[in-house]
Amino acid sequence: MAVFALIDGNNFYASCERVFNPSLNNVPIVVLSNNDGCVIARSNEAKSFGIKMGAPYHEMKQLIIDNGVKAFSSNYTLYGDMSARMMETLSSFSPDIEVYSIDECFLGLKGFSNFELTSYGQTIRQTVKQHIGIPCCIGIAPTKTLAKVANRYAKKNPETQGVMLLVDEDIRMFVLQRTEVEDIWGIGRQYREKLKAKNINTAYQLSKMPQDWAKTHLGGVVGERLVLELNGYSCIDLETIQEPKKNIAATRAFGKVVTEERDISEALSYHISRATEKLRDQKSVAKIVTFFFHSNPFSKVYPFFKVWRSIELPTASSDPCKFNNAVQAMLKKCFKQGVRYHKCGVILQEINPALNVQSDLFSNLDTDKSKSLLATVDKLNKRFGRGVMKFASSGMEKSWMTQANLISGHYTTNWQDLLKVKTG
DNA sequence: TCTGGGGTCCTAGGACCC
DNA sequence: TCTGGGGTCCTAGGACCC
Repeated sequence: MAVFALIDGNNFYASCERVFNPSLNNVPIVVLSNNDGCVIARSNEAKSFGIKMGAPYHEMKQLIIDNGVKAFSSNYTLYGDMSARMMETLSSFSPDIEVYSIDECFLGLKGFSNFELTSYGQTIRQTVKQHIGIPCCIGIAPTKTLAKVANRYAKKNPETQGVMLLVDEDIRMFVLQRTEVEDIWGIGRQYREKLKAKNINTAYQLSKMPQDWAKTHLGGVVGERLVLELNGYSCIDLETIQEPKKNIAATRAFGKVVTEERDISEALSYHISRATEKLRDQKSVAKIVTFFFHSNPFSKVYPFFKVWRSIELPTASSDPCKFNNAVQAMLKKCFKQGVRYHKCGVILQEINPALNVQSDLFSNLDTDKSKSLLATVDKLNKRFGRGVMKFASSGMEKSWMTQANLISGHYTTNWQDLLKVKTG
């Protein structure tokens, strides 16, 4: 029988902030999305004040002030680095690890007895807390979907001490009966409504539905697998190898309203260099670049306006200049004056390994010269920080740049931000 | 005034082929 | 009235995830 453990950092971003600022312990905190737009992480105290996940910051502001909640801009440099450290510690507990997201991973656990599994879970938890400083919860079960359920149960019920084992049949049924259908991995808003309408409210009720029914009502094979997994039949394997991305996007809302073509042009150039950097990191090339820019979709005063264009290069590339030349030429043709722009971005598609690029008649392949130039740029930016080397076309002033007014230090990646210990 | 960013997979339906 | 059968490929859109 397969055994999966799902390990998940509690309120991960909020916990990262606390690791380097202990005065935040027991203080309610929230972390905001890019541009300080929405609340995307909350400490338990903040949750208890009714601050909703994903809610606009400006709507929550009063609640935040009234309850003395500390708010932070998101600090992905810090969270990404803390995540890498956590995953490294976790990988010492099993050779089979799937990093599922910035704060979650699945471990394959074979060959332990049930009793050992629970205490092994406790060991994992304590080690992560000791090495990284992040509290986490662990769900252990014969399928990934059940491991998710178990993890959630552990988080909600302190008596579990953060570890829930969901192998025994009676325990499985007991927990499924106490799990709302919308809390299952794979059930989102649409399916929740559909299920509630049919009076299916708990995970247990869903697990009793016939496979065919799940197939017609919950997105085909996806729904079929979901029901099987709830019943303990493992259908979703551990993915221990990180596949290269098939799409790479770089998009951002502007820090303030933008009306000038020049600002859009700079921002697109900036996003192209970010996106192609990710592309080169995974040693890929892309053939298609899509770019867009649009006004504020939430505006009640102005109509929504959006431009969306795709361009296919003659040969796949990872050279930002090639993408940028194509995009800038097209931008000139489709920019519209008199619109209050809110956001823009680029998406790279038709991504393949850099090794098997087909040359064409006119040989538009990336030259060795441009490749070594870009390799040097990447190296410098990695060593000295993003933006040390950049393209002049992405601008110097960057009045359109995203806001991050409440950001904490880059404690683990910047010497200036290293914590100081006071002695004596 | 102020509402994120980055992904995946699956299906249905149309175009097209023999 | 009644208009084959079987296949592939592509795309748009829907659903989900963190």
